[in-house]
Parts: sequence; structure tokens; C-alpha cells
Amino acid sequence: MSDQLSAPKGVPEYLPPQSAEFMAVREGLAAPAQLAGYQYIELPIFEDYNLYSRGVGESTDVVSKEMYTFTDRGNRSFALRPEGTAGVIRSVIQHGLHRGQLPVKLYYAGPFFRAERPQKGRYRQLQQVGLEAIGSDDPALDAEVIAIADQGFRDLGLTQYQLLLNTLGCADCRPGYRVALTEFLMRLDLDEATRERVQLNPLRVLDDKRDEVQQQLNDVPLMIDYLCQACQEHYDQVRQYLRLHGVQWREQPRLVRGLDYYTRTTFEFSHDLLGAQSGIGGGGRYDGLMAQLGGPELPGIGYGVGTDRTLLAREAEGLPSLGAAPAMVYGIGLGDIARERVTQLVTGLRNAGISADMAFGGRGLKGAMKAADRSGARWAAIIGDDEAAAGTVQLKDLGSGEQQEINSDQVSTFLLNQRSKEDNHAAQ
RNA sequence: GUGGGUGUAGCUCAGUCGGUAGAGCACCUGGUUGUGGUCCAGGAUGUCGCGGGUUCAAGUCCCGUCACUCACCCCA
Repeated sequence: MSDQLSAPKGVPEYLPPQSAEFMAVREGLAAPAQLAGYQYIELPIFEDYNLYSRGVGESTDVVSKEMYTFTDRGNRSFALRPEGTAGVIRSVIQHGLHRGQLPVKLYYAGPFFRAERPQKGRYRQLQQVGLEAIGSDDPALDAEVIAIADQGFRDLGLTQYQLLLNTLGCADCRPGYRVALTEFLMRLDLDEATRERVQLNPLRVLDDKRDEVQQQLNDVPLMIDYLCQACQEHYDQVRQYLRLHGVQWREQPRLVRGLDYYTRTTFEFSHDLLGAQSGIGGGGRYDGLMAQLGGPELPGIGYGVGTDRTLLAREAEGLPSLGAAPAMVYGIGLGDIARERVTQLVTGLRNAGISADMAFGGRGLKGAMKAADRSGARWAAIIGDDEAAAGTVQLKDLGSGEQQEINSDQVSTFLLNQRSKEDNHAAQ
């Protein structure tokens, strides 16, 4: 037991049947992006270390203490990607995607890595579906991006979550706010680590969960009161477009994000039943990031939603699991010749688009029937010596128990008819 | 990095006042020869996380250690 190999700490695995649910969730989160014209981008899972220190920000926890880093034999420094936006922007700049039509609309899905202490819903290898829209600061785009994330959650049946919305201002108005906030925070009674955070990035003190901190924040200055004219108008329009999308939200003036690149619109989807790690998705605008990574001065907005946490949220809401469909037919052959016939039958069915499994290991009929039942198949196709000689199949409906003998070459047409009959029935 | 909780069968867990280990589910076999589910009968399964200590005797008490887990910081 002690020297049993095991998966690395904090890395979730999705085994059947849950793996089918995982894939369904990932597809469900990506589908609304595809419908809105976003195109898939597949990117490296590790990148140059400097991409993150420059892009995400040296002062963030993600970069300062949560990255998996390594050097290769050429002594180049890399990091397993802790988030998706920086990599997308790097790729857009490198390949000049922004020279085409704007905005560039991309989405991605895959694993990300953070070397944190694991807990419920917080993993060292986490899965996200994310998207980025680059090259426009149109507030209608902000609303579209948010609406797409919201749509994904709703399509998957989630209801007990809320969208928290805020704006962080821009390079013109945020510095003034930051000064006011820092002055306020420095007068508070805070522990040393928190005082350091005030210096590094005072905004991040705002969503400290500890009571002793929150109690002192009643009169804290808020960004919303320091917005410049342009940011105020932008935020107003984002909200107007959100209404047009039919999206509900809650203003959360203390909402901040852990990454340095965010500007203006920021948002987070928070689930009510998930415990401490309640964020199922979040994102915002990053109008300075492109330039900071050596590209042109183009604005952008995006989000990442947690595939793992969305799956947990569905479970927490008691939603029916999105299991894998079992094979439609389960073939059973008794004896050597019959087993050859079954192999041919199953292959023919698969070619006709009918999912088919079969019994292996030469077990008896009783055992094979048991296996057929457990597979969840709707039909058992049994061939023994008699059927092999006659060129027929015993086709048994495992739901009703009815059984009939039909010619081998008619099985697929029979089943296709059955399937369309039942589909029509289900559609009514 | 910091704090709490838990480690017993494949899974979920029970195990009293210390007396050498159990249930449910799952699994296997049988209940007629070529027919599953339900039912009945039977069966296999453990380094009680690991190491040490106390004791005639430790799953149970003590110490250490490791793992898992929840929470803080932070984030999806």
C-alpha cells in the first residue's frame, strides 16, 4: 500500500462514468462560444516563464508562489501555464492575428496548473474553458462575452449562481483611486502580510474573507466613485447591453481579480452551493496587456470558466448526470462459429452507425446475458449453433424481454427503424 | 506557508469499557440443458495508513510520521 503509485497530489481524475459528464460539461461550456463566432485555438501547456511574470504580473500570488516552473537542458526557463489569457495574447502577437478583422474572437479548453494547497474545488491541475475577444473596446463586446459564459452555465442546467459585476477603471482614473485606497488601508489595523499586500496591490485587500478585515472596510473608498467620464459611460453601456442579453447580475463594487492586467469591466460567476471555492468563472477587460507583451495597443476582454467547478456545481444542484450512452446492441456468440458470426454482425452494425458491444472471454450464455444487461444495451443479439447455421440472430429486447429471430442481414435495418420510431416518439 | 478533521474489505462506513474484525453495496458460484434484471443459497476479500510505546492483551490508549480532506491566504 505504502509504495502504491498514485496521481500527483491535488490532480483530479475523471473515471467512467463521470468522465462522460466531464466531457459533456466541457462541450456545454464551449458551445455558446462557437455559436457566437469564436474559433478554437490550441496552445502550449508550458510557456516561457517571462510571459507570465510580464503578463500576469510579478506581484500576483499566481506568479510569485503558485507557478510550476522548470528549466530545460538549454537552461531556458519555463512555466506550466497558470492561466490562459497571456498565452493567447502572445500567440496573437506572434502570428499577427490582429492584422486581420477585429475583434479576433478565440476560445480554448484544457488544463492549467497552480502549485497551491489543494482543497475542495481547488486543484493543482485545473480545467478551464475560456475565450478572448481582442481588438475592440466596444461595451457591446463586454456584454457578449459575459452573456456567453452565462449561457454555458444555463445550458448545463445551473440556476443557483450569480454574476457579480464591477469596473476597475483605466490607466487614467485608477491611479487616483489607488492612492486614496492605499491611504485608507494604511490607517487600518492589519497584519504584516496584509500590509505588504496593500503596498503591492491594494485592490486585493478588498475581497479579503476574514471578518476582522471586512469589519474595517465599511467606509472604504470604491472605484465606482473615482471613475473617469469615459469609464463611467463605458460601464453604463455594458450594463445596458447586458439587459438586452437578458442577463441578470449583481453589482459588487469590491470585486477585484487576482491578476494584474484587468481594467474596466470585471466579473465573476459565483455558485451558492460550492463552499469556499465558489467561483465557477471569471474574467474581465485587459486593455493594456497587448502592449505590455510587446504588441500593438489593442484592447481585449475574456474569461475563464472552471470545468471542474462547473461539474461540482451541477452535482451540488442535484442535476441529472450527463452519462455516456451505452451501446445499443450487445452481441453474444455461443461456440466458435457463432462467435465469428457475431464479430461480423457487430462490425456491420457499427458501420451502419449503430453502437454495438459484444461478449468477450467465452463465458456461458447466462454470464453473457448478465454482461449484456449490465452494459445498459437495449438489445441483445444472440447467435448459437442453430442461428449460425440458419444465418439468423435471436434479437432480444432487454427492456421488455421479447425475443424474435430475424435474418442476420436484416438486423441493422430493423434496428435503424426501431431507433427512428423511438426518436419520433420521444420528440412528441 | 498556516490551522482543523479523518485514515478499518473494491466503494460507503460500523466496531461499546482495550480481549486477535463486521454490515450494506459491488464482485464470483449455484438454484435445468441456450437467456439478463427481482428472489434464494453459498463464496472470496483486510499489513485496521506506517513506525514506535504502554499492557498479559491495542483497530481501540500515548508519541511520532505519512497520506487524504476541509478551511485561511489566493484563485477557476
